[in-house]
Amino acid sequence: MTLLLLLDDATSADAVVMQELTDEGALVATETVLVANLAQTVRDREADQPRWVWDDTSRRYPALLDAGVRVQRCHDLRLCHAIVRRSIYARGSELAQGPTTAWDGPRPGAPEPVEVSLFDEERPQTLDCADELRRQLAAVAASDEPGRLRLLLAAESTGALIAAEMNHVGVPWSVAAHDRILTEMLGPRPRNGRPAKLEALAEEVREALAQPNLNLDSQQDLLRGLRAAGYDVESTSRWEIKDIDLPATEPLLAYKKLARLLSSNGWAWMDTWVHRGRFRPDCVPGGVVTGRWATSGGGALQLPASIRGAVRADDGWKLVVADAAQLEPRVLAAMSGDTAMAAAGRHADLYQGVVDAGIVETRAQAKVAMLGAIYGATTGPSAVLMPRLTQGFPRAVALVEAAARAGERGDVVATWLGRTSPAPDAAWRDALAAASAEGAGADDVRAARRRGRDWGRFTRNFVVQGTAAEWALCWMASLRRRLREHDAHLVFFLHDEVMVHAPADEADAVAEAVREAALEAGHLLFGDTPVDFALNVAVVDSYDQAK
DNA sequence: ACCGTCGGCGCC
DNA sequence: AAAGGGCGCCGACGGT
Repeated sequence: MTLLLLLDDATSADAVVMQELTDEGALVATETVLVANLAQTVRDREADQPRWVWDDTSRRYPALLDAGVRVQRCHDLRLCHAIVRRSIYARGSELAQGPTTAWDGPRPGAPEPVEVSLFDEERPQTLDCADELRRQLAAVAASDEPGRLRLLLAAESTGALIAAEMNHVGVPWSVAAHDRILTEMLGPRPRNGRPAKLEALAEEVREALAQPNLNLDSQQDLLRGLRAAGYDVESTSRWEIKDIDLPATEPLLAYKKLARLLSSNGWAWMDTWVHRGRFRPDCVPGGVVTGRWATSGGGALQLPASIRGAVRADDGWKLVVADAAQLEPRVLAAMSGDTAMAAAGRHADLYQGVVDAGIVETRAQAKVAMLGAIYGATTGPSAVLMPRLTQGFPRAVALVEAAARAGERGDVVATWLGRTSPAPDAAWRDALAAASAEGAGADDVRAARRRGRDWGRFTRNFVVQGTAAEWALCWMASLRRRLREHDAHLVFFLHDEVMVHAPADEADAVAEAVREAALEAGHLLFGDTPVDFALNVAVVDSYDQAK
């Protein structure tokens, strides 16, 4: 496959350099392209199905999209650097062992955390893309698992393309529907002050507590007020208040719910984030240590169920919404090779499969036990069920337990494809050292144990959450390729869920493509695993109609 | 006026 | 004795 590297022209801001490279990154040909002609050049070259190599997809690709050009494949040097440098599979490589470079820095365009030095020679060196690519390719080729790393780098890079494309097209959003929802729940949009229903609830709470001046938006004020009225609470949080049976409870919970809606996704949010019928969050691939995406701005990963009715397909279009059912348990079953758990996962509802296998009595128990195993619950109903889970699914439980033990020791762990957890920081190591030193105090020992357990829960979850993120990336990449045959766009992605905006007469075909892509993702990652990756797929007019 | 931290809560 | 992973965002708060 041809690699085409795009980089800045050191001599001109109006031009870029395009280098043709071999699979190993050796230079074949160089040409200079005027920025004004770049989109057309990329469009022409795309016919050969090259892999475009560049420093940063979020920097290079948006302009191409604006010009109406899409590319099939890329290699995002910044994202791939982060993976390769840390991966246990490429530990011995030059790239992993070398000093920190500008490639380890934050995303360009992100807020600059460090002050720029006054001395030019101390500034980060200009990024040498060709050299970096060769180091990455060499590190992967010499690694313990070149196949897995290659798949991971390709998936991560395609994720970067998809994120840029999603940022480009936006989520179809009906301001009218959003306003109807807000008006229904809160009362009409006020010119100033609080919406009527919110104010009425606040008044109700103040009356029930017999405190006419209470400011509900101040935690301190509210905590004092609750205590003065006889509520024995430690905080003002929902989980603590909800079980108390007093007149103020119900209106207070209702107030909290609505106040949250207003501040997070109210009219101000709508004015800020929705323009010309599209919500444009800034998707950040690789933004989470586990490999999940993050978003910056708009809170796109937390769209509350109550306003999902505002996500509406255009006239004549549909939303194809699909989510993977119990993705993390299925991923755990596949990566641990636990055949009993995989058998439970052949049920469309894995939790019901666990019940049918006789491990627990109810679906609710199955769910809490499974999530407890993945998150590291050590108390409560979840912990009580752990012995039964261990007996029923020994290999799956052993995998997460091993990851937890590794974290407790301060070791790193890796996902199925080799994304590797960060090492604990200096404070963590210091605490561990202090506890094992001669004459360590009981407090030191306790503190170190707690840190150890905390980090163990992180690494336990890392291997499963991170591998689930890899499955999801492969799913999306496969789906994106299949969507080339349609006039349809991926518009939203949420960990284990995708949304495609599709012409109505293509929606069923798109739904089928979504299912085929899930099958392909399972095989790409795990070969002929017995685990089924079940989906819920819905073709709807608005997001609230899914599920 | 601005900035960082924290409680609280939305999503998976 | 207590012991649930990963995020982003908002307003309040306390400091300067």
